[in-house]
Amino acid sequence: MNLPPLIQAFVLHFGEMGSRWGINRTVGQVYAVIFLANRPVCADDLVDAVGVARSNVAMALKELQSWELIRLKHVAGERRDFYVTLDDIWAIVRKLVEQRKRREIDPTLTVLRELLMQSPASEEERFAQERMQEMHGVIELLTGWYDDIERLETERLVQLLSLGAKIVKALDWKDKLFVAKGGRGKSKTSGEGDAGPERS
Amino acid sequence: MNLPPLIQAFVLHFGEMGSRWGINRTVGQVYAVIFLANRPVCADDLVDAVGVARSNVAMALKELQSWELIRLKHVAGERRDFYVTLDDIWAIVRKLVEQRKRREIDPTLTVLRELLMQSPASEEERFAQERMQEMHGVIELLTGWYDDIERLETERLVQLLSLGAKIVKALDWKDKLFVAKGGRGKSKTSGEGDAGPERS
DNA sequence: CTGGATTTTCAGAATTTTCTGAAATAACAG
DNA sequence: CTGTTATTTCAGAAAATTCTGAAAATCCAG
Repeated sequence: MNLPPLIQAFVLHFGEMGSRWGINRTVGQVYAVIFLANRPVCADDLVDAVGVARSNVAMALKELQSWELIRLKHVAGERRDFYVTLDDIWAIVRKLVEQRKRREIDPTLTVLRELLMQSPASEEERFAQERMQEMHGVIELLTGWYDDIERLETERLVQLLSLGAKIVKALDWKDKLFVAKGGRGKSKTSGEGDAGPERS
Repeated sequence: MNLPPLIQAFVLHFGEMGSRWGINRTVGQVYAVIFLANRPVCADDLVDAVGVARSNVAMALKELQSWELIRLKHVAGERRDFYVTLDDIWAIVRKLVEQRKRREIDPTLTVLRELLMQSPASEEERFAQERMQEMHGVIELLTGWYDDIERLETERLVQLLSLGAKIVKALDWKDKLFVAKGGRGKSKTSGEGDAGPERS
């Protein structure tokens, strides 16, 4: 491994975290190098920077492309493939959430829907299905909320995040003017419902 | 493995997903069994249900306790240890987010803070540090937002999630009455700032 | 104490994942 | 075409993780 100390420290950390994040060490390190580079990076650079076999770098690049976290970027006068990360940090966050949702949540949602269609054959199964229903409801609520939020432009998103829990104060305050008219949640207070169709 | 078909299907799915979720198959299956059970579950039950060695069950239980996803629950007239999951599904979600944040984000935040203290020794390092700064900023914003949100009671949280992006409409609308008075984010519009102290 | 029931620990086996080096394939300039 | 450069594939090696069975430790009733 052949990198300036500051960069190397970050790259090594990403390697260590890799397994916790569901990628492997090499994938983590390769991503870190590309993320920190101020120019497109090619496989040779990565072999040099990370110090693993070229074939391993190739695998890592394939994996990162399957996550859509890196893109090919051709460099003038070069035959080799060069890569860059998504330019905007918020685009990266959105992609990460999207992909992890796809890999870690969607399959379970599918299974839950299947199993909730079946009729329980015993009290034991009936109770189990009740639990599955709870889980399904929570996942639907959370992913539905995110589907809504992800469509916001970044500026708006940052605004919302900056507000934090103050948003609730805002809601309180609104409730004082517009008395509850119902909504899609279970609670008795909600928005006035003029901002688009209900979710499924 | 010895379970009713509906339950078995769910348990097997949790086992398969385990590796994507950063736990192993047995831990996933053991959790699923306890989650779906309508009574506290002991190690013997789990050996029977999941069909792995008792020692493996013991490891899985330890792991799940380290996540604080299961609790010991003594059963009248039994010497053996029985376990239950957190009762409320929202408590489970909160715990999951808390733990994954602790394991997957906090270590990186620490490293970022360390590396951002150092002075870059080259243009390459200066640029890298800029990227680290972006990453640090995003993580702080997201985790700060969550710290705020997690304090809400569940009813309020569900209300907020149900609103989805409508919340933004509400903000728009508020802005029309109260012209921007600043806030903690970068954006020019924010809450009225009467909901507690600013975050660091 | 003692003895049985239960849980925990841990060394090594089994399995899975990651990594390598070599060969195959592809891309392209001349 | 042909030769060179670059990328991909893949079988097996290496490493890491998971799992087991046996032994040790713990717990508790009598």
